[in-house]
Amino acid sequence: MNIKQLYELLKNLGSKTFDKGEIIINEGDKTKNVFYIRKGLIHSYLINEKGEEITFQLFAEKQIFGNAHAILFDEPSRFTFKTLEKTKVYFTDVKTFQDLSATHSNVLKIDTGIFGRQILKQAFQRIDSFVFLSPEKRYQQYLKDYPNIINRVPDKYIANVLGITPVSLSRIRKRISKKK
Amino acid sequence: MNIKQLYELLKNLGSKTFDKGEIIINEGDKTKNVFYIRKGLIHSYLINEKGEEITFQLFAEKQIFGNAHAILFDEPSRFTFKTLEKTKVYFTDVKTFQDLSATHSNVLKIDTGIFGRQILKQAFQRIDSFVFLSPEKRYQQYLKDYPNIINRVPDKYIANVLGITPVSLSRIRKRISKKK
DNA sequence: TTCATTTATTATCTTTTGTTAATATGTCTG
DNA sequence: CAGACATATTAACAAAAGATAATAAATGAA
Repeated sequence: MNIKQLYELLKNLGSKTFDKGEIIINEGDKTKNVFYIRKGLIHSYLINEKGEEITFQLFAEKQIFGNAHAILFDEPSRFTFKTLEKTKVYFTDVKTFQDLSATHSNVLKIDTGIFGRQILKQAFQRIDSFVFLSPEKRYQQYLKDYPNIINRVPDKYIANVLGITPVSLSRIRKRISKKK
Repeated sequence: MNIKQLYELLKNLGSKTFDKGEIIINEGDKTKNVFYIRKGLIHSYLINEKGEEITFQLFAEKQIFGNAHAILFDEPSRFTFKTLEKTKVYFTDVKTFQDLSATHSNVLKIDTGIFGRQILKQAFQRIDSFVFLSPEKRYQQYLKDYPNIINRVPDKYIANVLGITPVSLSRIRKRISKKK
């Protein structure tokens, strides 16, 4: 991508700061923005049929997130995305990318590249961790992969992400600390 | 996509039939073909540090597969892809798609579209099943989603896909059959 | 078909997890 | 700071899963 294309891209980039607790994407939304987190923390979750809030994913600095169901499948979001801290993001909508791509073919690659690839890479990694690792190992891997997240969110969110109960995570933490 | 573009696409499409037990992609390969299964069954797996074969995924008719690590991240494949039955595939390499996309911009969308999207959709579904479902429910969902696979592969492959042991899957199957 | 090999089931035992509830700790807000 | 609320830990029990081994069933090749 050359300077001119970079300029086109930046010209169309918005920036916004959300207070703690603000909702950026609601369950059911079909908005197609792509967000880059400059500073802050995002909580994506849903409320299940029992009325419980289940965390699906957490995003922090330097991560990209967006309404993947809308962007990739043109479906409404299954999850709500809410800030857990005051959060500054850069964002643009997919349409802008697509318009730009008419004149600058590389730009589309940014779209599918940065967004699609990061999402896919994380998805693969996560499936890996479910197939190949025990819950305990999975937790330790999460600590390694996301050291900037663990101390900023309730453990029960992490438990959901790992597919276990908060009680079980508490026991895992105890077990690990005993081993050392 | 219009007729002319479709023609360009088909002209570059190969077709090949593999015998049962043939390897299509080897662990470590960086080939970037995209395959569509006309008829047959594919087993993607790796050998772990203990020397055990662990199944990562199974693909059957109408599914697309490929060396996702190479295509998306330019990394060597973590998995081996081997036929479990005589298998007929249509395929093309990503380069062909990219060359075509220079003249027909829609074609690139097919590439990232069909491949990226199907892979992503399956990945999301699978993570969902780990986060929201118990192993038993996860098995039942797999039965529903892939009824054309279950009776054609050893149960132990399914167990790996679900992230549980073959012994545990056997017990789950017994539990389910008792309930009915 | 028969024999060897692979796969599935069952059994036994240990470990881990889920569930529920009680207690303790932490956090937030007025 | 106090009180209310959210979160984490612990306990107790039941249910499920992992590990290992023995047995049964199925598969495949000569």
